[in-house]
Amino acid sequence: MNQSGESLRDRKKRHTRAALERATVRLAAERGYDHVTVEEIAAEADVSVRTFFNYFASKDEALIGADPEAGPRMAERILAAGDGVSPFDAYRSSVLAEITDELNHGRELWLLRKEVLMQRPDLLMRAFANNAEAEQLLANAVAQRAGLSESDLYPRLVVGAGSAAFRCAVTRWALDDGVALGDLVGEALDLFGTGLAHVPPHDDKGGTS
Amino acid sequence: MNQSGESLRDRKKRHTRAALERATVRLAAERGYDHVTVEEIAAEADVSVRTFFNYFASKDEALIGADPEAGPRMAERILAAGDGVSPFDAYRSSVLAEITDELNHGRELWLLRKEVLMQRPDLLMRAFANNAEAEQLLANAVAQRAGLSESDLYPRLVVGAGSAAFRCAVTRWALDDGVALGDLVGEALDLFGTGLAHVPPHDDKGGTS
DNA sequence: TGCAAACTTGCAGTGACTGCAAAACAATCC
DNA sequence: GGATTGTTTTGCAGTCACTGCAAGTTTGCA
Repeated sequence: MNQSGESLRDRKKRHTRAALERATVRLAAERGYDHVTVEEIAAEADVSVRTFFNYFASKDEALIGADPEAGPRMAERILAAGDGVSPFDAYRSSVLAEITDELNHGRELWLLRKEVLMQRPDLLMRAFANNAEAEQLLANAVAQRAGLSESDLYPRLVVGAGSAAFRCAVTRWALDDGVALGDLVGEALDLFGTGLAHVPPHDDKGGTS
Repeated sequence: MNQSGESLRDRKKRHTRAALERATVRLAAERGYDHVTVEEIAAEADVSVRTFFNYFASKDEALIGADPEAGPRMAERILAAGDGVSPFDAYRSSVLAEITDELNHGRELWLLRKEVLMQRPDLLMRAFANNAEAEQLLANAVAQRAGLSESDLYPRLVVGAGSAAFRCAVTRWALDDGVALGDLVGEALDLFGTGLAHVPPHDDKGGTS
């Protein structure tokens, strides 16, 4: 065992996971998502095909690099928000926090992902499809804060809005540079917050990257 | 050719398509989605496996029975709405029209689908993932009505909200009987229209089927 | 009746993904 | 250091969704 809490084993695991994620994104960006086989990805990461599937349930998942702890972490944050904060704002903050965190670590990886998603926007949607349980978790957290039953429509809609906001923001972000992804997601969530009934005033500010 | 606009060929095509759809839903409801192979579905519909894939691009698609004309039809409706109608309302109406139409035809099929989706909520999401082009079409229609550029965030969000509304409504609908799916979708879209910032007043009316 | 276009089918192939059991490896105990 | 135990990696064999291609079959039309 180690002085820090991380054993050799854990370090190796984090390393292979990251290597697989990077390999997937790099190769997909280079020659197109479906011209890359899992076999090639595994080879690039110096690992067997079978091991690939020990880390990721699917090629899609590896491309997005789905973090299994993201759901619980966000739910945590939602429940931990101050008493004065509305359920929607609590959710909003947890989404934005997660995203800026994510971008702070894998920025250059996201630039490559952008290339891939420009060609195949459906991949983003597909990636979200494997998140049913995580969404359920978040919806329950929102429900709890809102004092609603878990069967209620509202909490589901809030997290549905969140994932739609994220997806739309990414596709918009992939379109041209000069806007920060975080800002776009924030803007999208604000629109969901205040309602889509009215067309928003057209603002096309030059954003920060 | 025929007296009506529909040729023998067209009738046969509609028939096989419907048969495949029905077979998929029936078998999936009966023994679970992934305990049914395409081979079995094709056999049930008295058609070769290869023909199955001439009609549907994937097993998922067959389960939902994705209608390739639904997208264009909805876009049409959006653009055809009266001048006083806001873009959001135009979209909202086109969604509701499409849904009630759909339910009026395949009601009992939807009851079976409900069984399947209760076990595997992710399938609904996955079905929507293959709709990128249709969503683009709708987004463009909304953009046009709103006088916005196609690259704008707002139109995407509107259709994103629509699909989220539908998905949430279906999962909620699958939970208990007594509420009409159309009503749930309408309610969800209203919430998106007026904004999610505030928790809605708790109404749990007993609905009509 | 005969031709052309559309639809169906079989076949062979690719590639994602799974379960299983053995080998390699890391942590722990003495 | 060496034996023991739990975890991770790997190979292998198999299933199944899905694709392109090149016949065969059916329908529409003159």
